[in-house]
Amino acid sequence: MNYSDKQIQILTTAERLFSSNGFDGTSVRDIADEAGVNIAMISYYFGSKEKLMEALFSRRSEDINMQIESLLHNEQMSSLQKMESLVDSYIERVMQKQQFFKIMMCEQVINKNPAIIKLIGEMKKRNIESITKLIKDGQQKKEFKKKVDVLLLMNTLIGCITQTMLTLEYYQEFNDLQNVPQDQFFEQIKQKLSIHIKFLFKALLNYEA
Amino acid sequence: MNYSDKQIQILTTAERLFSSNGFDGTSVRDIADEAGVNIAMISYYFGSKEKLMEALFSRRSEDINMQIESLLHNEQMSSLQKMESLVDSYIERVMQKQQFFKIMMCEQVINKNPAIIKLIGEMKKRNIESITKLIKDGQQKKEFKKKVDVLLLMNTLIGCITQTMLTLEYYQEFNDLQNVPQDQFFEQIKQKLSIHIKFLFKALLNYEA
Amino acid sequence: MNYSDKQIQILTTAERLFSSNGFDGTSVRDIADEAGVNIAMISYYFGSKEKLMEALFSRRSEDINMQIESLLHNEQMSSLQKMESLVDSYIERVMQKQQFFKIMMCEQVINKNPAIIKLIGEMKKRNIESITKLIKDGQQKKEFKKKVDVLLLMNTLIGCITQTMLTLEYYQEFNDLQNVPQDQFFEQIKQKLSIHIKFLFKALLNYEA
Amino acid sequence: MNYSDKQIQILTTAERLFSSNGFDGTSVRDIADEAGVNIAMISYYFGSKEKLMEALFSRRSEDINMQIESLLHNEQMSSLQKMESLVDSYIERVMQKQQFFKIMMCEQVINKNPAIIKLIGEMKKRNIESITKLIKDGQQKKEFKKKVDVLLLMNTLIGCITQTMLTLEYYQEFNDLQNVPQDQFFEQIKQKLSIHIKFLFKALLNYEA
DNA sequence: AATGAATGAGAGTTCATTCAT
DNA sequence: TATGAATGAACTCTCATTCAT
Repeated sequence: MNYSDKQIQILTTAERLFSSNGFDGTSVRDIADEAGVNIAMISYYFGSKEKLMEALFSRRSEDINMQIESLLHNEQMSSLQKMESLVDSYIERVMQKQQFFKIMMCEQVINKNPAIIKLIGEMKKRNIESITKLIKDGQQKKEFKKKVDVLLLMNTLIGCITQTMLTLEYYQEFNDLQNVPQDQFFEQIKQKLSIHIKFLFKALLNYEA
Repeated sequence: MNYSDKQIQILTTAERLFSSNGFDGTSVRDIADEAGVNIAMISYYFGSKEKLMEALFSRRSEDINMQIESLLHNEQMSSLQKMESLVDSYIERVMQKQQFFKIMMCEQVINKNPAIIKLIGEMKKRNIESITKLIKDGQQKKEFKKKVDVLLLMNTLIGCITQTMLTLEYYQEFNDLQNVPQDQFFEQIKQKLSIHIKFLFKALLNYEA
Repeated sequence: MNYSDKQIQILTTAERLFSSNGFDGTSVRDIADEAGVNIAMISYYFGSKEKLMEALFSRRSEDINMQIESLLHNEQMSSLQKMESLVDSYIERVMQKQQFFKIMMCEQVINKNPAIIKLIGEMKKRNIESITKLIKDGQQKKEFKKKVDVLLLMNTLIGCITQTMLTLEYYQEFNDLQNVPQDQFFEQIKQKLSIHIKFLFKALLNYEA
Repeated sequence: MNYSDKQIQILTTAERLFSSNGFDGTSVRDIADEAGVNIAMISYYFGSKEKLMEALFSRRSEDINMQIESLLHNEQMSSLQKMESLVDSYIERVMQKQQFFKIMMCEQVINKNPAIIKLIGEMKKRNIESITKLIKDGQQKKEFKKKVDVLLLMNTLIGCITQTMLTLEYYQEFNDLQNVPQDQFFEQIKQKLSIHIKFLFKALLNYEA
């Protein structure tokens, strides 16, 4: 999709508002006001509030899917390296697009818009396929142990990151990091998460129970 | 709080609808209709839609807090046993109260009602305190390793469980379990989760990186 | 009518609330709460909110009518004395029952409840008759001039008093009497009004234009 | 303020309904229905029912204040002439805007909307100032006597007119004028009032008690 | 292509009253 | 006689969307 500046302005504002007030808690009037456009523009450009949400989802999920593709085709890395690279990539994506991942999380719960459900399903399916393939490769190369539950592994990855994203404030407060600039804090938390999850993955992929 | 049958009927219906449509996506009319009560009863009993949500939260968080308390006072278990027991307890709670945990997840994102924010904060604080204490005990008894990041450990626990809860359908489909009765499927997934998370925790609490 | 303590409590509270919030701006719940009785009592005792208003009106207008009757039958006073006595009596009544007169003023404007309209009409008719008779007597005794517009005279009396009642705060502020105790301030204003209106009446009843 | 036709239609309807049913006794639905506009237009144009009332008040009080200003700057009249002109002007205004003055009277009693209270206060203050100035001028020119209570004079003016306005029906009935066309009746009553109040004012401003 | 005006539908809440006890 | 529980109706206001321009 090729969006005009105004359309991108709307999408960006919608993402921000949806992520902090929820879809039903955000009115198109709010979006239009904050985006500095006429209310009618939203229906005019996107058709409806729901379609706006779908456009927003399409835009982000395209981004995300492209990143995954490129990652796995790097032939020079070992399976574990690929997996670790995927972990970092995922951490990076979630932390960079926090707003979108918050929206996605809520949409997974609410589950009302079929188009969104479909998009999420496709993302998830593609994720599962990629990781399954990666793990099978690793198993063939004896890098990974035989029995790996791909879904639980994925849920551990995604759950741990999103849960951390949801509780960033607590982390900041608990570790007395309130005065650290946000950029720096984000870098710190990304590194912590990276080490933590890689450690978990090594256990899941190598150690026998 | 002592609620009448009708009040419980309202709370139960609200929990179901909030969990599947979100707070803003559920109208008090919907709740009243499905609960089979007059629409005015909701304001009459709870004061407002927001207060209804708060009542719902109070009720569940009381439940949950009580469960945690009782668990940690069992003196006959080792620290690891306690931790594992806590894991199972958490899995059980989330799977049993899926609706409530979905609501809580969305509320953590949306973050609008101060009373709810406070309740969630208190639950989280209590969780952190309990687990911190448990881990310190384990470290004193040399059962656990020195360096443990309590928050990341908690996020792993909670994130993994909730993420699994959110994707139960995918799990069912992926593992061809569509024909298994729901009860049985839930038991299976709880066991899988239990083993998985206990394995992770053993790694986190014992193995050096 | 013989009212029980509770009924009087309700009537008194209703008078206070109606006078400061208007009839439609006061809910029976407010009245019941402030009167310390069950909500259902109001319908139970008085039939409805409207009937309560009517009861309130009946009660006060009986009071007021009785006062007028007794006044005019005093045979020892001159016509002017009687008229001046009536002025003072009216000032006293309005200042003592400010709440009721405020309600009555609004009801005269709003004019919706037929029973109230009738009561007000009767009060007014009785007033007009009494004053007409008084003036005719005075004219026969050559105390008063020939041409007197009874209604304008009455409107001057009532209008001046009620307008003053409505603007007591301004009077207090304008004359720097904010620190005078209310009782004392009321006495002062009653005396001012008395002198003022008697002066006007003397002009209206004696001086030729 | 520049209002569109529809807005003026709403304001006019609201004025009529507020004056005959009171603010709380009038629903926005009633106004919208009778004004022939969609119910949502009222919030759309004025923000809320309260704001509509405020707009109505602002509009009328601007009118009224302008009239007063222009009056007092006529240098060719004597003080008494000015005062009499002011009396006529006031009678004219009240009789022409009966609905608004009824609303204002009730609002003075009910006293709930701060914006309205402020507007009324300002009108009153301006009135007092103008009349005070006028009287002082007259006193300097020896046209008026020394001791004049400005507030009681104003209350007599306003009270007498408004009380007459409130009881027009009685006046009509009492003087057997039911068959006189309304326009003609209004002219008659205005003349009566004019003579009556001017007579009172001459007494108040000239005769010693 | 873009928009201010306008709208029907539905939101949460409060209302006066009634009913079973 | 007295009342807590309950209710249908009506309230004000906001919603996403449409339409004429």
